[in-house]
Amino acid sequence: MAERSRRVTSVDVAAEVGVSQATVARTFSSPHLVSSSTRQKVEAAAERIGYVPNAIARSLKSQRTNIVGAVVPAYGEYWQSVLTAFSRQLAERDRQLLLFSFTEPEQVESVLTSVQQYRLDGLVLASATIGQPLLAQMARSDRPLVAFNQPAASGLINSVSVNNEAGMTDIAVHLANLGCASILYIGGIATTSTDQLRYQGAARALGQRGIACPYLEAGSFSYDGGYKIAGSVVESDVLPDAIMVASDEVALGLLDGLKKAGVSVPGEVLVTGFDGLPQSSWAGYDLTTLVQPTEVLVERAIDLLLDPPTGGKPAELVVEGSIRQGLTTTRTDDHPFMPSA
Amino acid sequence: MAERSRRVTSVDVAAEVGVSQATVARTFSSPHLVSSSTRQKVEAAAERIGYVPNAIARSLKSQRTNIVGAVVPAYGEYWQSVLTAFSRQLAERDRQLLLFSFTEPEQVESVLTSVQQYRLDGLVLASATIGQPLLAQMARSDRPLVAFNQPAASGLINSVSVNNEAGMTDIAVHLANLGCASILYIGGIATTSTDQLRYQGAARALGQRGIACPYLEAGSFSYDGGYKIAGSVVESDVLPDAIMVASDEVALGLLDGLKKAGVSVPGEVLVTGFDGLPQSSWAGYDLTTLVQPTEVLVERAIDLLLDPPTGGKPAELVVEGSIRQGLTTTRTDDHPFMPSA
DNA sequence: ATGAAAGCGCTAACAA
DNA sequence: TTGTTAGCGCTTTCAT
Repeated sequence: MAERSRRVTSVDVAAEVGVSQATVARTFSSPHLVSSSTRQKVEAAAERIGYVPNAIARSLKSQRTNIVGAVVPAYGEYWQSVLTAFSRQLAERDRQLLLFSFTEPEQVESVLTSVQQYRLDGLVLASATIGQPLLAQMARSDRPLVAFNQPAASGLINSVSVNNEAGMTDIAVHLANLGCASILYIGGIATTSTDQLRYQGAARALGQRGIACPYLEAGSFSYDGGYKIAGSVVESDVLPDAIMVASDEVALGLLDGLKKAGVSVPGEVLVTGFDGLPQSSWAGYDLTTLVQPTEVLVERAIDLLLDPPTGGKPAELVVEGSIRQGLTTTRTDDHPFMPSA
Repeated sequence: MAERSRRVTSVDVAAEVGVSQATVARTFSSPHLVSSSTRQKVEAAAERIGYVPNAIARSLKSQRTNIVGAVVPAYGEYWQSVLTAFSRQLAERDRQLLLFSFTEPEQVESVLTSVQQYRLDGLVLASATIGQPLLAQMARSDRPLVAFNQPAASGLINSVSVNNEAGMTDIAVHLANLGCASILYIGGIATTSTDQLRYQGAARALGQRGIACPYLEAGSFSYDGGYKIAGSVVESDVLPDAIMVASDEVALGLLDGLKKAGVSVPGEVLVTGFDGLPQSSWAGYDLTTLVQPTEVLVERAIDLLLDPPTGGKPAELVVEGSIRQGLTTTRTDDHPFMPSA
């Protein structure tokens, strides 16, 4: 039957049909340059002998791969959802996503080295933990780059991010309006710019209203981080009126941790998140959070990669998020808020 | 400053150092073939003028890309977690993951056409909705293939999957041992082989014990599917003792839907899932489920791709999962099970 | 240990 | 519309 024959190339098809190799190539890359009669013959022959154009060869010659790379942490609900969005939107634009994931921040440097070799059409850098030095180095690349939700990169390379500061401010104001007088802030990783901006947004807005906003670090942007830190929260003598958490995943962990400890939300304390993960709107949690417009952010990022603005300073796109109020901050008039003494 | 100079190739490095292009190439692909003195000079020059080997050119010549492709649905918690596992494990083996995601089953065919062009080192097919005809067609590819959790593919191409039937049997037995006398089964998409095998595992085991197991289709393997079908479940006059759900994501939706409807789990009805998603072990749900050994499955799949067994029938690896018991089926002696009349 | 030379399979002038 | 030709940047014999 199908003998394990040699690789089928456009030359084979050309021989089969009796045209030049170039004509075969044109049939697949610029069909409009080929008469419909030859095109049909070529397509038929290709089908018959099992020819499929070789994208590697095409890329070598044309200097375009139709592939966009993404350097993203291997863990975390948020990044998974971002990746999904990138992959889907790229597919709509006939591009593919090449994933470079890493688990430890130290791996980033070697990953970036590996990335460079592929001469991709563009590269998404998405990780709170890529430091400024590395970013500056990457900026020297001749490929389109975009930093995704990585505020530290702004000014160095094109970047797209949600308005972290304004988002947390919105939530802080929301809580203040509810009458919260004592608020605890739980961050993810204090050294990341994302964490810092979000905290600033909260602290500034609350400060203006004379509300203190102590910072507690979960140590990671993970469910476990939130779950474990619930212990520290409960230990303190009095619960705050509300807890603002730096990310949904941490907030979900915190919610479960509090529940385990017998603390009722929103009965005894309010909780808010940030990101707008699908899971946070699941009825079992119904978390009040700042929803990132991920589809829009991703679209902007892809725009920036696929036709980059020429010259000038790096673009810096900041997109506003919007609050989604869930049950975790629900206070009705029937159930007025009682600031703790 | 950095002028937008032409692309830097091994020829440029060769000129800089005063060696042949071949020597430069060897320095990066087979360092042991180059004397350490020249190697150092070459590396220094490369660094200086910003040379990075071109993986596209290398791939064209060597016929290896170091890239593995994956055709996976764009949605679904389960697939996201599988992708993450593939990406991470491939990175450990110095390979990258090229993602081909699709939203509609009809897109699969065109995606597969696109995939073929990249001459990847291997391809993972992961989707319950790739039909047998397409699988048979793909089987003619000269690239290593593996079907991941796609029972319909077994016999056609190398495949790796969890033991769906045995897994559901385990859960069914578990429920029967708890004393459940009436059980409802909620499937995802009835036409998929995954769904069918899981249901068979349940129905057969229960049948042997004289327990009926009606099948209800959620229509998708999604949270929403489960949430919505909770309505149909509650409508019926009497609740079953237990509900076996075909996947965790559907089960989580069902749990929230039931809670919304005022049904208590496990108080009024037991619920089980399948997959072992991280979310299902979150304290807020604590779902009893069959945990797929995803890391092992992925490892086997990668093994099959990276050095495929030669000749013979397609390999068919079936790996056993294990039950994780959560609160959703907790019945203690103090709280004996009371079959409904 | 290093160099010379021949491609890998395609695209893109340029000619005809 | 089609053919000819010259690479894209590397790997890999085969010499030296």
